[in-house]
Amino acid sequence: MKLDKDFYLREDVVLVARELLGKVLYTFQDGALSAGIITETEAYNGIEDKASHAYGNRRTQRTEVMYAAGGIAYVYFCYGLHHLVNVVTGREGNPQAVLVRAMKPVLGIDVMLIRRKMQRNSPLLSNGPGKLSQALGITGNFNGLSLLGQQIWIEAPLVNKPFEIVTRTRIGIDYAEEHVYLPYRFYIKDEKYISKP
DNA sequence: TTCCCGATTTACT
DNA sequence: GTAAATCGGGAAA
Repeated sequence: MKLDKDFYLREDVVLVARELLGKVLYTFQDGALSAGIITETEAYNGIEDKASHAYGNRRTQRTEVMYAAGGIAYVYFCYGLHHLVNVVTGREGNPQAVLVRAMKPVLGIDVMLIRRKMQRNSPLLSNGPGKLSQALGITGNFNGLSLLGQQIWIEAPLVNKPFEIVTRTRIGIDYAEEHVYLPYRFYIKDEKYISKP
């Protein structure tokens, strides 16, 4: 069952970031289905978060997607090399988003290996935001797509394994001044597919 | 139009 | 541990 619109429309992006852990992110791309369990997320708290692209209510062509109502993907090109995928949350006008930083592959591992040019499955397949997007075939074309559609979506797992959540500061946001220290990064304890434990 | 630099990854030393 | 790869967004001019 896909997560419904109400899951994403909530205003508490930190709560949504925590609840996305353990959920399953799917894509249908290149005629292939692939999916992984979300193991690591980061919350970006809209206009008041100095680490957020929408800090200070910045509205540009790129950030406009974040201002839409929750339940769509925000995919952006970083360092001229990588695509990073976010889950937009909150009501229209509130530009909150959750960065999906890592996943444990569960479906379509063969096609993920081809996309990543790897021989065998290992955490290197998807233990980082750029790697995860590459593994799932996510490109800029996914920007703005509904998470209730046929190309990218999120489901609750069939069987729920209990897990502990580790809370840390976010990564790669040294420009965010005092907001560098906000406890907005979450990952599943003892999970191998984590970007930087 | 110019300039700086980034929510990263990978290959080296 | 350090550095290169690589290009578009955003602010300033």
